[in-house]
Amino acid sequence: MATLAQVAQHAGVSASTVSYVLSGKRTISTATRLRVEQSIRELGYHPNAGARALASSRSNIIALMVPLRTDMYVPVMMEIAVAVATTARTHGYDVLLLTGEEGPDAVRRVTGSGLADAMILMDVELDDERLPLLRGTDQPSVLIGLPADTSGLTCVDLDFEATGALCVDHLAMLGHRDIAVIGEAPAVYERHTGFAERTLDGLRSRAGKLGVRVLHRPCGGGYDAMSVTLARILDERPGTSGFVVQNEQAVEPLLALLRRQGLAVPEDVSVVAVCPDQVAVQASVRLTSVSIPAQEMGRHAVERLVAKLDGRGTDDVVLIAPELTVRTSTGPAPTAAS
Amino acid sequence: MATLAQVAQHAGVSASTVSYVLSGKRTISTATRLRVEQSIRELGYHPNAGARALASSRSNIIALMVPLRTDMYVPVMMEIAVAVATTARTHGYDVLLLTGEEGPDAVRRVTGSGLADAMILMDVELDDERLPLLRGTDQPSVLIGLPADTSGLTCVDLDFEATGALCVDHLAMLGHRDIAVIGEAPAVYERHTGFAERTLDGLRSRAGKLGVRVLHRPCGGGYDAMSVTLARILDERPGTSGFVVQNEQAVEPLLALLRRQGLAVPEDVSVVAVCPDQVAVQASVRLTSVSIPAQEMGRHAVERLVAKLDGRGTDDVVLIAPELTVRTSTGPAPTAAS
DNA sequence: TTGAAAGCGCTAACAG
DNA sequence: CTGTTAGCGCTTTCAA
Repeated sequence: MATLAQVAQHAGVSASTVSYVLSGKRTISTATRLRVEQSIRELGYHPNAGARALASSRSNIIALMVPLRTDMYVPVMMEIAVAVATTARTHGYDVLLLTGEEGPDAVRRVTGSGLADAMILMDVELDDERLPLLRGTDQPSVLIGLPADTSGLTCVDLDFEATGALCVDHLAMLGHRDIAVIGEAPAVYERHTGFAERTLDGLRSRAGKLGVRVLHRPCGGGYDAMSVTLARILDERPGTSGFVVQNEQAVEPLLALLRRQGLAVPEDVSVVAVCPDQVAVQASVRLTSVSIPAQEMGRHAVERLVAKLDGRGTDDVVLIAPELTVRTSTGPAPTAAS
Repeated sequence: MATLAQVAQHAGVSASTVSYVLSGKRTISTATRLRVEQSIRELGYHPNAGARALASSRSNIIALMVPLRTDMYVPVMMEIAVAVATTARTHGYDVLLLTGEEGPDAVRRVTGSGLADAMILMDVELDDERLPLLRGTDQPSVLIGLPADTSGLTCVDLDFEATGALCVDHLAMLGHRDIAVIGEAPAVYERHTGFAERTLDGLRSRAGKLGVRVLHRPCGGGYDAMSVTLARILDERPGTSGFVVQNEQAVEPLLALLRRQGLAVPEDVSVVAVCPDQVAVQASVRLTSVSIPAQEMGRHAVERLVAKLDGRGTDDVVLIAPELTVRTSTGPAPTAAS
């Protein structure tokens, strides 16, 4: 490969001039700039990443740590990852893909080696063991998700509390007084990822204000688990007319089982989902839903990070406001008469 | 951060000794090695990635180019990506995430800058515009997927022809003589990604040999598209008793619509899917399926690549043998009498 | 079994 | 507006 020195020679200028043409950190006369650019093109020059990183102590790489688990929220994760990668590129950064597997060691490795300038962590747990490391380093980072203690950290996430409230608002407005919440698998709650609890908090506190009753049941994906869960709900609260589902795997089973019970959606029962739009529109009933704005979260995270790298930017929490899209799975609560 | 020189000083040896302790490229007396390792630990030393890359012209990074499109086969893509990342780590490599967006430019950039030592391309098209670049460089690469011309390339993919044949074998063995194939969305065929066609080839040639009739219909995801497709199939070939679906988005709609038509699975019609195992077991009927071995493909790709980087390894095509798992969606064809 | 030293290709003072 | 030059931290000959 051609080197900067060769470009300099070819263009009849010094190495630093070429460097400054590349970085734009110095004003260069148009004449020389054009000449240099011409040489760059002719020689097919690409700056060497290693040399650049060494000399500038900047790798122009952002590390993205994704959960190893490929069982939950996969499309969301992927969408975030892709959004991160494309947004990063527009700011001149590449993305290094780390799996959660290595845990805190990966953080140490990346910060220690200067492999990446900054990092984005997904799937953050309430009491994540990587957080102390992040607080203890000057390497900028952004979390996608919300830990219990956000002090000294920058976080981006959907406002799940508002999400819960929004779901209740919508159902209450339609006259539903008994709502069942189908939550994530018990394992998700045990992992203390927080978002499920936050939704529930929002759901409950708004329901309290509006005089709506809420029954919450975690539920693994699949038909069998859903079948048991639904039976218990209808047994315990026969008057349930509204459902909120926050579990991609449970959506289709719920709809199928309701059908089997002779409960029509939205005539007999209404269903609101918290899921990616794609899931909502491809379900067997087009679902009224609060979407999970994966792209926006990825984009936001990168932009926060770049701001920090540029010396702007602060530690804070960005909660994205939820948006509820009404589709055909919700309607007025059936009156007692019917 | 501590530098190699500091470690050397701390341990009372020269820089090169530390370097050799790290790389193992020279025999070091146990005494000094222990001393050096001790110093490394005490100082919390991590080799600087940029310096290492510059001096050795090896970044220890593998680039992974994933499709930008997040509409199709997302879980598979993600699973491959994660498998690539974890496998790469076990070989001492990190993974750089590139989106298809930049196209050939990304290939140029990465090879030119020495950012990565090698690359893996996913979602390869039959006549992919990145291929000439790969052939023209000495940078090792592996494709996941099969282009039209594989000469000079290393490829890893599921053997989709054998997959098609396997599906026909299974259905024919159960007595089905009229099979309908629900394929990918027309857009997939138009993109010339090849795998869909290969499945179809395998399906048809085996069907020809076994005297089975095959009707193929591309189909976008969702209920509406599936509804139209299914109606046309049953209209054209009322005797259809076996279905092969190669389209995650179409699986659940197909099952629901069959149910609505009063066609019981597997009593009246059998369904074989080509999809990840997860989709097969979480569908409303546990599907007999040929699984898409995402992890295995990712792992294979990395291992091929590492072999090349180590000077072993050759250009060739690795087709992974399909495996059909019988679940509850297939059964004997109904006899004419019934 | 170990050291000394010459770069790898680039950036960023410093100097003009 | 441009050139000179001293490193950045590591690898790897060459020499002992």
